[in-house]
Amino acid sequence: MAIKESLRPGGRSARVQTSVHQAVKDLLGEVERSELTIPAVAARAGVTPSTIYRRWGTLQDLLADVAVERLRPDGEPADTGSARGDLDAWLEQFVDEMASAPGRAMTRDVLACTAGAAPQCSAFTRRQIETIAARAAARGEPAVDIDAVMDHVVAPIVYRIMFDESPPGDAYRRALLDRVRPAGR
Amino acid sequence: MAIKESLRPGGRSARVQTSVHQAVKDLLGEVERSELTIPAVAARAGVTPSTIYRRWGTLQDLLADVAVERLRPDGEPADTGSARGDLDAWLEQFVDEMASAPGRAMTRDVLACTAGAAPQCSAFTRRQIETIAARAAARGEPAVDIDAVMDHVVAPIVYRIMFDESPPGDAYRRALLDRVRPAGR
DNA sequence: TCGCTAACGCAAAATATTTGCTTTTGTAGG
DNA sequence: CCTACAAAAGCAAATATTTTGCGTTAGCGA
Repeated sequence: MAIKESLRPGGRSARVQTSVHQAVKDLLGEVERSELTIPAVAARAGVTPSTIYRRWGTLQDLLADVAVERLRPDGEPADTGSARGDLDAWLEQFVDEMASAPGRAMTRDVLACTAGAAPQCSAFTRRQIETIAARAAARGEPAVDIDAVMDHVVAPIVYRIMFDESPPGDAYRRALLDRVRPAGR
Repeated sequence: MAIKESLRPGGRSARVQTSVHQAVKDLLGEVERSELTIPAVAARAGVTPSTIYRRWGTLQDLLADVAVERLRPDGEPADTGSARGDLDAWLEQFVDEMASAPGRAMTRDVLACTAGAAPQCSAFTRRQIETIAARAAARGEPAVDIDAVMDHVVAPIVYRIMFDESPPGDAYRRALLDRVRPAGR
């Protein structure tokens, strides 16, 4: 079932959405994944299970909905004065978040959902890089190839995080960046 | 629950495993995903649901188990006479399989499983490339950088398939390959 | 062939999901 | 501000699923 986007924006609906999301976030940190059931979320949120079933359909879709919210960047990437510095700083934080156990779990939730959650997350990432690219252009630096960063920096890192056990280290991260944008530029 | 690896190798256990796997494959092509339940699989396979619950734990783990089997390559990559040709031919088939609706679904199933199914699939891919690399070495061609192929060819393709809607086209695929191994070499 | 025990079957109990109907409450229009 | 409408929530009964205890089957080694 697709996640409903256009529901009543204010009042009770909004309160239910908030309390259900909060309940999921709370329980994710308190109980095992196998105990994270819709009835449990409903009880914690103070709503009836049928409300969640009707609005989100399945636990997977609810988890994906929450994960997308949490993966949404809270602000712009830090401005370090150069494109390389911006990319380096942003990437370090990105890797830390994505490689952490909660980050991996959220990414799994997002991928498991068939209703367009993954493209949304990919778009978040791209937008951050676009911001960095725009800043570089404003400074008169050589253009940042956004697709190259997505394909040859972001993709290998995400692939390794999701398909291998070992998290990418600092050296690996810098090497990828060097490949699309030589150090110091 | 982890997928059990060491169970009695022959006889009834093996028959149950086979019929359950076959039932899953059949149903994947016949019914909607939401109707693909453990009781349905059990009925089709001619076993009781509790057998499946005890052996695989959850539907997700069962689906991942089946998906790993289906994603396992049936043979070695074709020998075209050159590393570039081998990579090109192998990659075309890889993209076709992974970008198809069943391929995407299987990959999702594999990623959703927490019990090491994803590294296994990644290893399948790497091994195919290793075979191509070994052949290239035997021919006296310049070395094939296996990590580079994984990071800069496989990863971007898989990332695009899983995180974007649009499947990677032929031109894109060749461009990635050109980047790690110039055309014709 | 015999004994041991892993794996299966069965059925009851516990949980989770769906569904029809009622009630509450945002929202738009007067 | 009030009223009518409909979306969303609550409630509870019906259904479906998952879990569990226990008896049975059948691989496997001696």
